[in-house]
Amino acid sequence: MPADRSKARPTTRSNPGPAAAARNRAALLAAAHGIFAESGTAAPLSAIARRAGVGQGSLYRHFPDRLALVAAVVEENVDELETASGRDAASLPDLLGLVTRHAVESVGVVDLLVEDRPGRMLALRDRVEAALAAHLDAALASGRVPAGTTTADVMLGVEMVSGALTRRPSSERPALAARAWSLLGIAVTLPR
Amino acid sequence: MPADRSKARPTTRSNPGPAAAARNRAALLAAAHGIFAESGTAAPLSAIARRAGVGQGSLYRHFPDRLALVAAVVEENVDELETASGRDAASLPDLLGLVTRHAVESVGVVDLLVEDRPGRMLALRDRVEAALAAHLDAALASGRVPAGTTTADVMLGVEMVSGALTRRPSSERPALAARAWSLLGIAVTLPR
Amino acid sequence: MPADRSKARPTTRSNPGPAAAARNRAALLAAAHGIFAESGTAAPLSAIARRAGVGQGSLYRHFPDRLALVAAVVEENVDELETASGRDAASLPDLLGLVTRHAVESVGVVDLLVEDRPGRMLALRDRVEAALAAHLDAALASGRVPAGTTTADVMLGVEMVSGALTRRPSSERPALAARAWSLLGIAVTLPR
Amino acid sequence: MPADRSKARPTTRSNPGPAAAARNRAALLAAAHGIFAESGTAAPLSAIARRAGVGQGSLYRHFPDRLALVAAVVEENVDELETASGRDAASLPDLLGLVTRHAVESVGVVDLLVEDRPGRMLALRDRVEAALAAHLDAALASGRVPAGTTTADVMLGVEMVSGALTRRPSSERPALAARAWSLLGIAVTLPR
DNA sequence: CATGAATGAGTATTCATTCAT
DNA sequence: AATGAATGAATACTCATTCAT
Repeated sequence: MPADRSKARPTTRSNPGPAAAARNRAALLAAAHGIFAESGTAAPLSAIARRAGVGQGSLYRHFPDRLALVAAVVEENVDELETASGRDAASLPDLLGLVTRHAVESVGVVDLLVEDRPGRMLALRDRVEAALAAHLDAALASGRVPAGTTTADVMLGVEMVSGALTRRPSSERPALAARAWSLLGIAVTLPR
Repeated sequence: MPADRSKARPTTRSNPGPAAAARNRAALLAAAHGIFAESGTAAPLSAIARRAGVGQGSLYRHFPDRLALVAAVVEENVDELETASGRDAASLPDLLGLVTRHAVESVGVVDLLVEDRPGRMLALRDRVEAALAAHLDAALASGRVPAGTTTADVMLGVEMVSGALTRRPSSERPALAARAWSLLGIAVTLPR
Repeated sequence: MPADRSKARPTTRSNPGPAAAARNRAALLAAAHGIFAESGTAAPLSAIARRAGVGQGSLYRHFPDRLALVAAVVEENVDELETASGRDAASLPDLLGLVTRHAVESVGVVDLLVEDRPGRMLALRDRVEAALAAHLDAALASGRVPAGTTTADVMLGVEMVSGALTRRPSSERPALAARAWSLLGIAVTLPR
Repeated sequence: MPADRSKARPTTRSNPGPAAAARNRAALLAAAHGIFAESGTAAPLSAIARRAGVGQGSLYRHFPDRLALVAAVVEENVDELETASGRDAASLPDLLGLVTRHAVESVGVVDLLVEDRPGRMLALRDRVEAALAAHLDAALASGRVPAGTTTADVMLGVEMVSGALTRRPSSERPALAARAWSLLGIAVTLPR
């Protein structure tokens, strides 16, 4: 009785391979960015997996808990900030503009910088602080920030502006952010 | 096709009677104030009923939805603010100090002033604005706020300060609030 | 302002895995059939999940709302009817006998054919109508139904008989159904 | 120190008196009739008390449980039927027309005649049966009902027609009822 | 590794019923 | 008696997390 070859699996079935992992991770990040912006960081994780076109299990493989996902989204912003900070022409107003854009675009992301529950966010916060601090002296020298402003003040300013945006509809945010920075007497180059 | 509740479902015990109504309402408000401060306005309503020592049903009778409860808590603050605003010796720094104390004491309360979903909050916001506006001229005259400051600016300042406090532990809030107001160049008489 | 479900809420035990999917769906249908027959279609969904030995969540995954579950149960009956209608020897009395058995066996199932709230039921009703209509001419020819009987009349007859059974105990139903059909002058071959 | 007469209660406060009791009972019945017709007999009792403008407690005083209320509503119908039955000119078609009107007007009322849970309904059912039976012979004699029709058949017919109406929108009910009776070969004088 | 179903604890919400006033 | 608030059990529904395939 010969083996039934008609049941042999052709293995044509695409093998996801390691490439899929990276693709999934990216898709999850993008989905999380969007969902967080639309519904806040308390949105159902299942919605993120769905939008990413990925199984729930994969979401958990890449991001063991909600904060890991939030942190990853924030980290994208921080990476971008550091890159900008490293550019020759970088200035504090530019960087604050970038930070503000992040706050405007996705509620609860920059603004989680403040969260310090398990400390993962703190490291990100420190990186933001360093990126901004590098340009504070120049800004003081050129009068773009009030004399006596410290790095801590700049960070507090970021939190104040972000905090004021949080519960406002997206449409109002850009104007509100501009006014908020001007109340602080800090020059900011808002994108666009 | 709702659930069939026609089967008998007797109550287990005790029924203080309607005399408890006012007491219950007050207990619910106090409980909500505390729980909101501790856990944010998304805390389980059941926790509030429990802390108030009141049945779930009573909570819903007094406050048909979560926002009604939040609004009632905020309204307590607004009432206090209006009372303070009406006093002879009232000044903007005093009133802002009061608003700040509310923000310091209970996360997500003053800071919900901004919520405008069903409009109930907007009315409260307007009352706050009026209470503060009444003293803005005097504050401008005495230089306690920067020249050119408008009522809208003051409100934005309140939101900025509240927003910055929101995600900070209570212990840091008073100092943070003081610093935040000083960055805005607005004099505030913080309580205590 | 939804509940904050961000806190960990681990599952307690056991997880058969997706292999259980088909089995679960079938178990839910069987449980629903029984519970609906015993307690009507307003019975607690939790009872159905319990009898099926399935978590609440699985019930909701398979049947997003109560009507979906009712419709699925009814659809089983309709499938059976169509199959019967397709058989060579099929006749209207046989088919009405089958419909009557369904009405006798499970309160509120055939009788929901009439529900037209969201329209899902209407499609099922149309299928029943078509299955019966296919055999009406033969029945008219052989005098098994009164001359002049239309398809709509047959459907109304089904509803009348079902309606009369609804609030009667199961034991009385077969005899009652037989009498009811005879009042209508329509021959029905009752099973058994 | 003289007694403080300013606190004397003027007793102008209306004394409900015993008249109120009857008025309340009537209001509850009317409200129940309407609510049952609109939402079925499983509607919240609180809605009935509210529409009657009466406290929950009063509802319970007059009608200790839901079935008592349903029975009272049905009894109104039965009273009307008996009165009609006693009239000289009464005929079975007229009486069935009246019963049909009741079924058309309020879902779940005539149709609860069948409910026999605690037996209270049974007595009402018997009264209906007697009222109709008194005119069956005349109807048989005049050929308004098929030869051989028994009282039980008439009752079953009532249940069939009512059952068919139950889940239909009010607008369709009159036409449907007429057709249903004609399928049964029973003459009915529909009101209006 | 990915998938997606299963699970069940947690929350919101609704009423039937009681009872102090 | 009438009132209407209080009560809490029951039910619906959601989602974080696990795990068989």
